[in-house]
Amino acid sequence: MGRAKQFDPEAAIVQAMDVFWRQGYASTTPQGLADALGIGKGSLYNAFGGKRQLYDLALQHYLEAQRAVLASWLEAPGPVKERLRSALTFLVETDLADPHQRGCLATNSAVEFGTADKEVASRVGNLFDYTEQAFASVIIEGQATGELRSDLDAGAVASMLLNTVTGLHALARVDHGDGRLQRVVGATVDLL
Amino acid sequence: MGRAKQFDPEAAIVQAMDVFWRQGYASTTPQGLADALGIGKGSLYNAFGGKRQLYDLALQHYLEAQRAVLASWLEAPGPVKERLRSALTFLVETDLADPHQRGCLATNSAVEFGTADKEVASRVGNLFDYTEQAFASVIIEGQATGELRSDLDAGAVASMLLNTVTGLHALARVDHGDGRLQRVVGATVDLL
DNA sequence: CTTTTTCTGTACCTGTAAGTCAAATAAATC
DNA sequence: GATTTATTTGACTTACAGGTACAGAAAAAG
Repeated sequence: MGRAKQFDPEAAIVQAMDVFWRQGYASTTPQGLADALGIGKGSLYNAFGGKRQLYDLALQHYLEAQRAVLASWLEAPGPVKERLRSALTFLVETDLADPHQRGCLATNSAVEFGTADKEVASRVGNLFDYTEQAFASVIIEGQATGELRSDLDAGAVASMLLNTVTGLHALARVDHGDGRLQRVVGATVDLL
Repeated sequence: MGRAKQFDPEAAIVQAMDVFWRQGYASTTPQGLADALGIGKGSLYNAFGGKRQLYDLALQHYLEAQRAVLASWLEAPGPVKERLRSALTFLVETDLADPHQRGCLATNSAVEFGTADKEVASRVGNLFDYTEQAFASVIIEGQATGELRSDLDAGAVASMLLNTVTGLHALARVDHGDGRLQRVVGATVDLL
């Protein structure tokens, strides 16, 4: 009962996510958010509570989307090494296609907040753990089929690949358009 | 002529660097800087011009120090692979020994500003280029002595190692103290 | 010792970040 | 259609960010 919302909260969260993603948390203002969402500041506070709560929702949305991308990638068919190559290539091309070079909201959040914010660090840490696990299971699969060397610790290689992904997202923020990110992917996969 | 400064500007820049390093640029206030430096806000503006100028000086100081570390590491003796391992291990141990988990100011700046600030992106980009070059020369050395595989593009491996270093600094910001960063170093060097 | 110049501390200023609140508005239920 | 409940708008508030201005202090030059 009562008046219905004049905007779609889910769509608003996606808009807010984009603003935080481009500018970071500290540089984003409630007024800027309200403008981007096309609503008044009062409506924003009524609907979401405040800047920080909206950030939590936006970050959560991003993390869930990333988790879904990872999960779908896990189910992809084909040789393990080529799956890894295409996944990393897709990541790089996505990052480079972004006119704002936003990188990755999870990585950006990790760097901006560090461990100062326990909540953010925990949420982002969960995605990192999940990503590492996803890599590990694929590497184990590759070792079982003989596609990958078996003398390496799959967990350690998984950590390395998580680190590779995080590094790519960070470097994508300041990339010049030289082929650096592509070289990273090429060398990483070639070494496996 | 005139009154001499009551504080050491060089030491003040180092103090300011630490504050920016811990908190990032946007979350740092002039008052907080003045307090950390132990001087009045008026002295800060008189000596450095403003928050942004002081940031430039602090970042420049950091970049020069990093460049010096890299240069000294280039001259180290011993087998290439062990030099790489010890360099990355040193990096990880340094990052993990930091009670504030500041990571790397260059990486933090790249992620915080992205390409929005041309000046910062350019300065940080120079260090990234220099680091990549340093890795490349060491890899070429290793390939020449037969310590490393010669079938790989040295430039691509150098890009990969730069990416590894950047990723380590980013992950160090939210590290839990599980051995993830050490696993990254182990797997990376083992694969070379 | 005086003068000149620079530094220091404090007060002050303007703008805006972040959030609150009351009145107006509109939808759903009876 | 009257009532109830929720949303919207926009004015309002507090606090602080970022910076300026000025008066006083102190060091070097003469």
